[in-house]
Amino acid sequence: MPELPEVETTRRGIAPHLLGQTILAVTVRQRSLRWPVPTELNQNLRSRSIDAIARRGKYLLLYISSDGNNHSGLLIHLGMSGSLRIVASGTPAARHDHVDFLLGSGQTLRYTDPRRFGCILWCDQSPAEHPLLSQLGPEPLTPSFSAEYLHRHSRGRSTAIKSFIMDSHVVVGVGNIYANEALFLSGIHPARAAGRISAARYARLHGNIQTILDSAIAQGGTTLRDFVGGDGKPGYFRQSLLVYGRKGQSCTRCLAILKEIRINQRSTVFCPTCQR
DNA sequence: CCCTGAACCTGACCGC
DNA sequence: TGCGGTCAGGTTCAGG
Repeated sequence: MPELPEVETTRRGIAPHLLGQTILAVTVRQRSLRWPVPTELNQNLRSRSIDAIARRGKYLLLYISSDGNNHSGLLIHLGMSGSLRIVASGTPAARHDHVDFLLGSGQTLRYTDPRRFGCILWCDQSPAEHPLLSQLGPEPLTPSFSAEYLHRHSRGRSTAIKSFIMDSHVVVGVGNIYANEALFLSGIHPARAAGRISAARYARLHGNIQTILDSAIAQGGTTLRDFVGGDGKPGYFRQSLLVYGRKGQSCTRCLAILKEIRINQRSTVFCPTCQR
């Protein structure tokens, strides 16, 4: 389900129910996710409390209190189809409800993931120190991500601009939906070589990536199929999508028929007139 | 270093 | 109704 706006929507939805809560028990029904859910999860988490929940790219970082001054925690990714939500403890588990965190409040944090591309990893140290995060590019909504940065890092790169902005080493959090949208807003053909785009066009692209992610977060993310935030509400950004999922329909700007191509096995929809 | 394609897995949908 | 093929919001890894 999730790109950055959906993950952030999830974080904001569940955070108020988690902060300061004690974890009474962890139930793992299915441990074969992207990587195995650690067997010592229940032992490590029992009677500990949740200090904070942060996000890095599409990863969620759960900070767990510890006796000393060293942090520990969880690193969670929702993969393609994962979700985290708060349910009343005792709510019967459905088919793909793989992990439950029973909280002192009488609520349960429930991890659901039909395709099991996500992960739940235990971190002895701060989850921010996990190797999976060490190679990630800047957060798109912070000043470390700039038009100049994009332009500089793209020099000499022959890969398609869409692949380039979806590369987490370049910038985190831009998935297939918002990559399509940002390129449309910027008038850039998604297959154009990243190294052959001017600084001026990168300035527009940078701005549009930030705008699209900001407004998607403001609307609670994009709900496709059954995404809901941690508070159970669907996202409303879907109605704002201008190209994603609109193959064969007309461009909102010039009325040409939107085309679909494949870039790195991902569906890519664009306007052949507006995007060059 | 850079780029491409395969792999992980289930479910929904479409055409026959 | 059933069956096979295709596609789906992500990321890592192997190989050229």
